Amino acid sequence: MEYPFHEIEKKWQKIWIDKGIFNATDCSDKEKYFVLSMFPYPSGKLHMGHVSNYSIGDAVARYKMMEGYNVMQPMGYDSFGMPAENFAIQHNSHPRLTTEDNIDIMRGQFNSMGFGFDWDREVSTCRPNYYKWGQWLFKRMYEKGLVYRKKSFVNWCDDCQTVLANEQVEDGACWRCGKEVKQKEMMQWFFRITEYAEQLLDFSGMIDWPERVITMQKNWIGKSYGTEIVFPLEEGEGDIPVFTTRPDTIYGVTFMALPPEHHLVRKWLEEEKEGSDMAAFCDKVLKEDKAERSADDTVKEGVFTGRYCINPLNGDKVQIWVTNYVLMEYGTGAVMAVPAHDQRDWEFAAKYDIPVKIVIQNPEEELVLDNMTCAYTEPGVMVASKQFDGMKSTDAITEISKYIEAENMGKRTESYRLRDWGISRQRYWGNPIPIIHCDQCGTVLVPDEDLPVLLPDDVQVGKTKQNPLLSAEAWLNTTCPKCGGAAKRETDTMDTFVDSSWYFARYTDALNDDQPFSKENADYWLPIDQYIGGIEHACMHLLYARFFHKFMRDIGLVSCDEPFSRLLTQGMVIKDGAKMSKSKGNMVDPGDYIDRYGADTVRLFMLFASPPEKDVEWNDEGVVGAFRFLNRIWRLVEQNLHIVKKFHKHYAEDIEISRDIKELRYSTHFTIKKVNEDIRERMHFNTAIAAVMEHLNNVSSIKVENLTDNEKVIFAEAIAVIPRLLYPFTPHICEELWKMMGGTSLLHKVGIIEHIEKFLVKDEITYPIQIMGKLRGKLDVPASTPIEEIKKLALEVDNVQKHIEGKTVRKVIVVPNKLVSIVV
RNA sequence: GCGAAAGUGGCGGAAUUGGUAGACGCGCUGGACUUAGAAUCCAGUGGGAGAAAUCUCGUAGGGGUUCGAAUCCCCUCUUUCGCACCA
Repeated sequence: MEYPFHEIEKKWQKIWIDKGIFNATDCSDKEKYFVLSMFPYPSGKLHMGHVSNYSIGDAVARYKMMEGYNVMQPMGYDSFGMPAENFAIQHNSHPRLTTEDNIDIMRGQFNSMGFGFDWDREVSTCRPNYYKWGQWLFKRMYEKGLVYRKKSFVNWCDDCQTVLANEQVEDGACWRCGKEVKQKEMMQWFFRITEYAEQLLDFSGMIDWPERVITMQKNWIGKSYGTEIVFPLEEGEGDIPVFTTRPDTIYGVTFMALPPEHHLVRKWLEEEKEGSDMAAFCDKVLKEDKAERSADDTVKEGVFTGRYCINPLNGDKVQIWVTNYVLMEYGTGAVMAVPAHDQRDWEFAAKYDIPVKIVIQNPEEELVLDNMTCAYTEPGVMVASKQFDGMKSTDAITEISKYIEAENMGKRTESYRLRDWGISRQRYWGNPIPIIHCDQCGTVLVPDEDLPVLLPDDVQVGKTKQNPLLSAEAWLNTTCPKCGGAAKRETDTMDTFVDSSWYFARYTDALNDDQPFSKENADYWLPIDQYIGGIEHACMHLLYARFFHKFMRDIGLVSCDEPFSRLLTQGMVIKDGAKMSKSKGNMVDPGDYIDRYGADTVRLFMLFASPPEKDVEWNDEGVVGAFRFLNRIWRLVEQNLHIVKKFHKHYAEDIEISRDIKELRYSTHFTIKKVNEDIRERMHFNTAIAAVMEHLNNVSSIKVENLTDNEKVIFAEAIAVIPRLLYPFTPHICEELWKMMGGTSLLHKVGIIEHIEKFLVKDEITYPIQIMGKLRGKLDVPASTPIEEIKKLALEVDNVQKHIEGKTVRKVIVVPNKLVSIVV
């Protein structure tokens, strides 16, 4: 017989929601705990990744509820964006309709898993009451000078008809559709995230972030210290600033390398005839997409522009080349090339026969130009560098920089790999950018009182190749808020990462119609105590959200510096050794398993199979194992219900207790301690659950018939503890068992159970005995035995005698309560 | 190439600060119950030797520190993840 999980789960899910136990109280006197799991795209189908994520979050939330915190665990939907648009196209409907349908389905699925979400705070990014405040934040950013528009080369996907962030290009292909990405020059809206680069490098506000994620963000931001040096052009107006971390090599510059996107190159191209070598080369390179250009096997190529600039330090004429290996986005978008001391420049110079000049000598072994096979990039002694000759190159970095600054040829500076965040998307299903273009007044912000700029419904989704918003003429044509003349709306919508960069704050005051959220609520709830999400968000979402948070702090919306105190990056769900995905055909539908075994079983398996930060291998037999365990508990309680009801909550006198029962009591309190520690200190639910399983085995081995009344009290306690310990993992069955046992309040109110230390004191200890590190015997002694006595007794053990025969015992080490080690 | 994490039975994984390696679960083997199956219960389960007591090998490989190492140190290998023409 299986336990009636179906009825039980439905029953308790209804009770919890009816009683509103997951509804958090704003600004209460109680201490708050904010648990947040990454909100999903409402696909209409819960998948195992969700189940894993939210099972972890719910375990934390429920445990904190038991501890008496005012817990908020909200849920919402990241519902703008291409997947929702594509979903509607496939179903021949409108994304507004399909999205709301899918949200209803998913809310039902979450409830059927028993996740404790506060539905009063539900957020969906495509609803006007949410995206209104996204537009409002855009405006505040604009006013702060953090928004700008520039013409730039962008990754363009023909198939999706949209611009992609560099991060959204994977191996030269669109991360969503997999089609090849091209380069296109367009006007784009940008957020000046680089303004916050320095602050984003400060991780001191994180209480508990995985080192891995911090390292990834640091690398992503990629700060380096160097010097900006200005090379004037030989002819005509203008100069070329370069950024270098190696100013010590400045006297070895033999050419200047520019990317085809460089503004000087664009200018020279206009001056030249079509079909010149330079034009042909630039065309060719620009057609290749960025990822391909920066792939490590790409051959370095270039064309001489026929122009020169002047090395400001020695007046040398320096050839200017257009190349495919310089990145427009990094530094100043120009490289002073020093073939003798940079491998990339070396390769390029060798290919095009450009001179090489040694300016740093290897102190170990003299460099001779004709014998060199690669660049010398190590530090050394300065040569051919005028007044700096003889200096250590490491010192010359500072000295030359000082000289450059003194002579007004440049300045010391920092450079970041991080680039500004292009947020323009030429798509329909996104948050409209609140901008109006007026022929008279130029770019005008939509006034606050006109927000939100509603996304029009009557557009032809998916029919047109261009942005559908261009076809919504009634919406597109408007009047200028400044001059009242005819004007057009901005048709770009925002990247959905913008929506997800501040949703956490909206949860603190999700229904507020007057502001994004009140300061009072935000100050009470933020920062988030525990955030749980996948590692894939390490560099994008988590960095963007930190940027937004810091911006919101700067305009006085929030007080704390960081949004997420603790971060848990949970592992993926694996099946047959690969990540579950549609393309691999190894998807498992959680719904099937909820129907067959119940939500508690699915949750239990997810948490038991591995620690949360590691991948979970989905295993059908393992699920059955989890189910079996719950059934064993159910039977145990049913069979002994009369004892539990009669004896639980009585006090056991320490008399007439058999050894077995004493051990059972030890097991009870040991398990309580273990479960609490595993959850509080490491969030290792797998070992916490294993401890309860072990305890169940201990309880099961007790013969009930022979127990005295006093012993039955201890036996009843051993059973009654189980639902209280498992509640965060399998809440439904635990509530039911607790009620069966006579419990009158819900388990989160009953609270955490703490162990009693005196029951963990053993009066007899088993010492393993090692001789030269090898286990040779065991010794049972009363706990009070003095160390000298233990030493004596250990040497008398039969098997020990056998092994020390004929040898000299040099030393006997007794580690109290642990072991005895004998050195011979 | 740089950076990070990891490598333990047939499998997922335990071993929190150096102290009985393999908890717990799955799988497998044998048994009980049953007309039979399912379910359940009992026993066993790292390799090798042995009737057993017990011995021996064993945490990717090699070396070291220690009474004692999966754990600490050095070298090598492998895997995963992140970054990478970053000037």
